[in-house]
Amino acid sequence: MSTGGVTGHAPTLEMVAARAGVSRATVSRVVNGSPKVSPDVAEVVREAIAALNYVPNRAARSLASRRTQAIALVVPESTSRVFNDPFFATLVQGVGLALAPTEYTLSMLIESETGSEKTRRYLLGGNVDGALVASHHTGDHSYAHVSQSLPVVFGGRPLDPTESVTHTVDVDNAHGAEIATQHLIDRGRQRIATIAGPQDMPPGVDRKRGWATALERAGLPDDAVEYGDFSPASGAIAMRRLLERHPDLDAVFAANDQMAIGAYSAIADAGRSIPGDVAIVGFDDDRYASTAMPPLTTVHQPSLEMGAEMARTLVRIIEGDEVASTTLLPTSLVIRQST
Amino acid sequence: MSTGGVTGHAPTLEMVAARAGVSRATVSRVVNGSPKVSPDVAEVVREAIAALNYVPNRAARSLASRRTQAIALVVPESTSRVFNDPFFATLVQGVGLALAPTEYTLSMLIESETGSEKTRRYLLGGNVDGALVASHHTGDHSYAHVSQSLPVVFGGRPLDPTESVTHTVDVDNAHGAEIATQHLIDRGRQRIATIAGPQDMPPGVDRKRGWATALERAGLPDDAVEYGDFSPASGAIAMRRLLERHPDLDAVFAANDQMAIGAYSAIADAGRSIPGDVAIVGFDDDRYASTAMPPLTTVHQPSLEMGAEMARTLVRIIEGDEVASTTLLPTSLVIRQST
DNA sequence: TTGTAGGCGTTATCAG
DNA sequence: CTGATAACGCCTACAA
Repeated sequence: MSTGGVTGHAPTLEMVAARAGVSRATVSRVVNGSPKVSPDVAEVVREAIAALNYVPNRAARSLASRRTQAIALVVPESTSRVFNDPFFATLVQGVGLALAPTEYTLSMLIESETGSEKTRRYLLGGNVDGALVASHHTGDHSYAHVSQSLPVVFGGRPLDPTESVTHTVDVDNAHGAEIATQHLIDRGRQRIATIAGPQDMPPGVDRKRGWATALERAGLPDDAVEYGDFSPASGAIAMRRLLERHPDLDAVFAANDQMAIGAYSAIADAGRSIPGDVAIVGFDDDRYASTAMPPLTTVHQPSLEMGAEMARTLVRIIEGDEVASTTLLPTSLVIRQST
Repeated sequence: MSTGGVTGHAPTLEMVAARAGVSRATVSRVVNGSPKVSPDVAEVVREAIAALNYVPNRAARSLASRRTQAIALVVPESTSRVFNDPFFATLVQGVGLALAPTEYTLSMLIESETGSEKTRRYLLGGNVDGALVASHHTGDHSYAHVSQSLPVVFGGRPLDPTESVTHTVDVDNAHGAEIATQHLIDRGRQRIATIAGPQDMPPGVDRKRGWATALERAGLPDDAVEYGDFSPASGAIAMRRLLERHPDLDAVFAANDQMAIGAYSAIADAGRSIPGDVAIVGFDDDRYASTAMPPLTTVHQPSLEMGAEMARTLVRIIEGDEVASTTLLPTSLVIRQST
C-alpha cells in the first residue's frame, strides 16, 4: 500500500508537549485558549507550536469534543443553476460574512452530481455541527428529516407550513408583493394583472397573495392572473396571454424579475410601451433588473441579509441558545423606470 | 452547558454490533464492504444498521484510518467573482462529475471572508485527503506550501516555473493563442495587434507568447501590443490606444473575451467595423462571447475537462498512483462572426 | 496552575 | 470467517 504521496508526518499535540516540556493537557489548554495557564508556560508552548508548525487534528478534536466547528451549506440545485443565479452568490457572501468572526468553517455542498444520499451521509456522519439549506424558489424541504439529528436552518419557508419542524429564515414575500402592487396603484393604475409563479412553490403563492391583498384593499379586480415558472420564456408567454384576455390592463406585477424581462418582449411585440401603456414591477432585484431597458422597478430581495441571518441563527442553535423558529426578513421597493 | 438543540444520540457501531449479536469488528467489515464476512451474518448486520439508521461517524473513522474521504476545492478569489465568472461554474461541474463515481466528497472553500489562515488550518487540520486550488487568471500559488503536507493539484501553472513543487493541470494557453492568431493570418490579415493580459499572470504571458509565435512564423510584425487587466474596461482602453498608434491594424487578438468585448466598443467608436475593418478573436469562450454582436470568434477554454482532470489527478495522487506532474489540456478555436 | 487518566467511535492487527 | 485489543489525536474531569 502507498503512503499517499505525502512526505512528513503531521506533528501531534504530544510532540508539542514533549518539545515544550509540559503535559499534553497543558498544550491543549493553550491551543484552546484556556485562561488557566501561566503566561510563561503558555509562551513556551506557543513557541513549540510555531517551531513544529502544529495544527490540531480536527478529527481527533471533534471526536473528543463532539463538535466539528464546521457547518454545511447545502444547495439542492444543479451546479449550473447555482452559479448562474445571482441570488446564491449574494447568499453565500452573507453566510461568509456572518461566519467570519466565528470559528466556524463553511463547506458548500451543491447537489448536482453529488447525490442527496451522499449529502445525507455527510450531514449525519458527524462532519458538521449544523447545516444551512438553501434553495431559491422551490420550498424544497426534503432535508427536513435530518433536522431531527442535526441543527438545520432553512432558507425559505416549506410549502406545507405544518411541516415546519425546524428553523426557517424567509423573506417577506407577501409584503413585498403588496408594496409592489400598492406602488402601481399609487401610480394611478387601474387594471393590474400578475404573472404569478408556480403555486407549488411558497414564493409563488405568497407573492400572488400579496398582490391580491393590495388589490382587494383598493377595491380593484384581482382576476387577471397567468402563471409562469420563473423563467423569462414563461414570462413572455404569460404576458402574451394576459394582453389577449385583458386588453385593458395598464400594469402588471411579475413574481420575479426574469419573468418580468420575458414580459418586456411580449409587451413590445404587442406594440405597447413601458411604462407608458403598461407599467411593470418585478421581484428579486437581480442583475437583469437594473440592466433591462427600461430599468425595472422591483422588490429587493435581501439575499445577503438572508445568508447572514441563516448563519447567525444556526450558530445560535448550535450553541444552545433559544431562537425564534421563523425569521421574516423585510423587503423594499426599488423604483426604476418601468413604472 | 447546552445540548446543542439536538434530541437523539447518534447510533454507534457498538450499538449495531449489540443488536446484531456480533462484534464491532464484524460490523465495521460489513460497513466497509469487506469480502470476508459470511453472507448471512452480513445480512443480519445490515438489518441492524437499517433499523438503527446508523451512519458511521466520520471523525472517528478518519482518526482511525487516517483518511477523510473528502477533498477541498479552494478558490482564492472573492465570492462575487467566483459566482460571476462562468469559468468557475463549469470547473466545479467538472470536479463534481469526476468525483461522482468515487466515494470522495467535495467541500468548497471560497476565500472571500474566510481568510487564508482559516483555510490553511482547515487543510492542514486533517479535514481533507487532498486539495484542489483553482484561481482563474492569477497564477496564485500561495498555497504551494501546503503541498508539502497534503496532496494538492493546482489549476493553472505557477508564475515561476521552478516553483512547481507539485501537480498542475493547465490549459495550453500558448497554443490556443497561436491557433487564434494563425486563424487571423489565414483570413488574410496583415497587421495583427494584441490586447495582452497582465504579464504577472501566467495566462497573460503564455497567450502573448503564442500570439508572437504565430506572427513570427508568418514573418509578420509583432510590435502592436497593449496591456489590459482582463476586464472589459481595460480592453476598451487598450484598443483605443492600439488604434491610435497603429492606425493600419486590421486584426486583434485579445487575451480574453471580456477585454475583447471592451474592444468592440472602442472599435465602434473609431468608426470601424467588425470584422470588415478589424477582425477580432478572444480567449475563454465565456457566455459573453456568443452573445456579443457580432458573436465573437474565440479560443475555447476546456473548463469542464479541467475540473474533471484536476479531480482525477488528485484522487490518483491520494491513492498513491504515479501521476505526471503537469497535464496540459488542449484548446480549440470556435469560429463565429468577428473574423 | 499543572499533570494523570479515561474515553470519543472506528479501523486494524492479531489470534482463534 | 470472527472476535479481542490496541491504537488514532485530542479533550476533560479529577487529582495533585
